[in-house]
Amino acid sequence: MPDPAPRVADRTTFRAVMAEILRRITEGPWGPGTRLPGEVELARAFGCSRTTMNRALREVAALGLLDRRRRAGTRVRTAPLRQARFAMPVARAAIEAAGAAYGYRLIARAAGAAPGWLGARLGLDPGAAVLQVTCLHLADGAPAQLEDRWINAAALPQALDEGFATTPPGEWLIAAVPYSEVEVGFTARAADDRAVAHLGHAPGGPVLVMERATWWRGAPITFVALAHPPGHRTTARY
Amino acid sequence: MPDPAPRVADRTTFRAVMAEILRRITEGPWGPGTRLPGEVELARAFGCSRTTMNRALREVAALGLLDRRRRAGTRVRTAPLRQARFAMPVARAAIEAAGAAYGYRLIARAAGAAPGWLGARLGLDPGAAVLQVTCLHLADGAPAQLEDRWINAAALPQALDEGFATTPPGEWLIAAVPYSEVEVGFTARAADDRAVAHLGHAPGGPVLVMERATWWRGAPITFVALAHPPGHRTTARY
DNA sequence: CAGTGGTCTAGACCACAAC
DNA sequence: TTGTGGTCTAGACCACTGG
Repeated sequence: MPDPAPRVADRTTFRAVMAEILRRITEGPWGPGTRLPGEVELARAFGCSRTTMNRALREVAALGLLDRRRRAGTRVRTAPLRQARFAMPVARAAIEAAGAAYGYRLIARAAGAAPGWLGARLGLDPGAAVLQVTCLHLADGAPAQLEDRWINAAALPQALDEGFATTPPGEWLIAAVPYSEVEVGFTARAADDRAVAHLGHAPGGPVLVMERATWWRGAPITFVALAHPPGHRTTARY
Repeated sequence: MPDPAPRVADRTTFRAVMAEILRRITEGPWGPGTRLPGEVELARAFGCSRTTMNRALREVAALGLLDRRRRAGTRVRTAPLRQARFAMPVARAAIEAAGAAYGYRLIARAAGAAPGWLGARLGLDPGAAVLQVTCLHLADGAPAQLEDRWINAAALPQALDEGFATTPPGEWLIAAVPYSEVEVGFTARAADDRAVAHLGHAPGGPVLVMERATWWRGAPITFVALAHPPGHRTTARY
């Protein structure tokens, strides 16, 4: 384990063990498919407790590089199970994190019946009462996201009393239903009139849309589609 | 803690503790902003060791619901730091996982100089030698992904000897460079001739494109753009 | 400067699954 | 059947940071 001069603690930390395990996987003798020695033996070899070795192996496995199974042992994945993590902040947080001033504009608000596709998507009864809100999130005055949102009125009747003139529905919802089950997806759509008017798309041009459906304890809460300006790219490193 | 009849172990498991913590956050007394008692006190209250309580709290924090800081204590996040995890499997795995037969077709392969945008994207020197491969992934014979890939020839000279007639470049790369650093993103583009010909898009129609750039130890390896058929949607739950 | 989380240790029992 | 990972415990020292 390469460890330069200013070594603070001499105890074998699980992070150091992890780093060495990663090194052995990427460079060292533990190529794809290798079966690693057991935890007990590894702990002895690394000079740490089995608990520490277990934690290190568990974290590396969480990165998707190891496959661990009882009795079968620990194996280096042939095809690493990589996964990208996209942070899903509220619009305001995302915009302010980029150093821009956040702006909000309500475009439309109406109560009505859920369209068929929405019912199918969320598991709503056909024609269920929903509140539909369209609004715009701005970064330094420039349109950043056009939001189309539907809120299940049966689950959140108090939403009908909200005007959403100054508070984005997303922020109101977070306060009303803090933690929910979410399904998120990306798709591409042709720009409609509103995308043209508010986001500056060419008519019919490609629009990146992020969609989120959320439930609380199995009950449908809300569905939102966020359209982005031309050329927008959502990225994540992993 | 609701626990039905066939209770196997009576020991307090960190999963049970976690479940109860989650329950208290979503339903119970620990609303957004609440400061939790310290680990020692919680462990006593739950009848488990501090180690177990620590593990439970750590995992809940990893879900993005708790904010933990030394001295400051553990706090329920006001705006949960939710993040979506997208699995990024190889095309073959994704298609076979959906129960379809995988098919592959090479469309073009050529060595040349890196275009300017690619150099900027990957950090390649302008005009660096790259191998460009275009291919199609099929699910039960139907086009599922149109792949445009560039491989840095300086980093992987042996790629120039590969024909990629039957082996998708992605699979070859996984074997050649098992674990790399990746940046992934989604964007929407207008359908070009190839998207029209191979994916059945209308000319200029919206195409969902997933892009991935990968490095190994800081050196650029490859860039790939995966175009999807009309109406495609990439989803993840969290 | 002191309270809180971060982490290590040694030992133990257990569940699962491959042999 | 039995080896391997999964997890709990009790105790301890430490690092960070908020007051």
